[in-house]
Amino acid sequence: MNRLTIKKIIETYIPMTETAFYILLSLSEPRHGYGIIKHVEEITEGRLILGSGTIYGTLKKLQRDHIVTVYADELRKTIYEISDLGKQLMNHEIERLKELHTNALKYEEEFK
Amino acid sequence: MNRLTIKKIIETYIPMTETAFYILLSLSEPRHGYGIIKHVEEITEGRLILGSGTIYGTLKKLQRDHIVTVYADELRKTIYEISDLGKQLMNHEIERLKELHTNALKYEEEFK
DNA sequence: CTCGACTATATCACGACGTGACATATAAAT
DNA sequence: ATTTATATGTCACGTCGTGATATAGTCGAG
Repeated sequence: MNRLTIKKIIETYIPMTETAFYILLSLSEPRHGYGIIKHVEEITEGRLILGSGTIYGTLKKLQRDHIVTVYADELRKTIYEISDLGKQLMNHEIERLKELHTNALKYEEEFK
Repeated sequence: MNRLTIKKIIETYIPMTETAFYILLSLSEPRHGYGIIKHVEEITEGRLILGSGTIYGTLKKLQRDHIVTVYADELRKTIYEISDLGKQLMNHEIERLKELHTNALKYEEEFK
C-alpha cells in the first residue's frame, strides 16, 4: 500500500462527491463519525443526513489514502482529523466549487 | 414510461453530478452534443472535457426523464433544449451550489 | 486527390461510489 | 422496563462517468 502522489489523489477525488466534501469540511476540527453526521446535518440545515454506510465507508477510504488520520482512539469512539494532504485536496476542491458557483451565477437567469 | 413528478426528479438528480450540471448549464441555449462538449470546455477554461460516452449517455437519460427535449433534428445533428422541468431542477441545484459555496468560504481558512 | 484532423453520434464493459438495510452494543431518559 | 440516542460496522444493490471502439461525413493542406 504505497502513498499516492498529490496529483493522483486530485485525479481520483476531484470532482468530490457532496458526501466526501462535507465530511472533510466537518473535519476542520477533529471529530468522530457520529459527530460528523450531526455536524453536517447542522451546517446544511437538515438537508444532508449521512447514512452510516456512507460515513464509515468514506472514512475508511479516506484513511486508506492518507487524507484523514486518526487523532485519538477513545473507548467506542474513533476521532479523525484531516491530514496536510487532505487540506491540499480541499483547497483544490474549494477552487472548483468557486468555478461552479461563478458559472451558476452567470447563467442563473436563463433558467427562471 | 410515466412522467415523474418534480419531487421524484429532484430526489434522483440532486446532488447533481458535475457532468449533468454543466450539460444543463450549457443548454441555457439550444445545442447539440458536440456543441455542448466544446462549450463546457470553454466555460471551464479547458478543465472539463466531456467524453462521448458521458455526453450521449447523459443526454439520453435526461431525455428519458423529460429534463431535456429535442429542439431540432438536423442532418447528423440533434439539437437539444432544456425543458421547464429541467429549469426547475437547475434552480434547485443552483441553490444547493450556493449552500456549498457559502460553507466552503466559511471553513476555507482552516485548510490553509 | 489523398490523407489527416475535425465534426458528430453511438454503444458497451468496467470500476467506483453512495445508500439503506441489517446487525450490534452502550448509555440516557421516560 | 422500554424507548431513544449514541456509535460503529458490513454488505448487496443500483447508478454513474469513463474510455475504448466503431462509424461516417467534411474540409483544408500538401
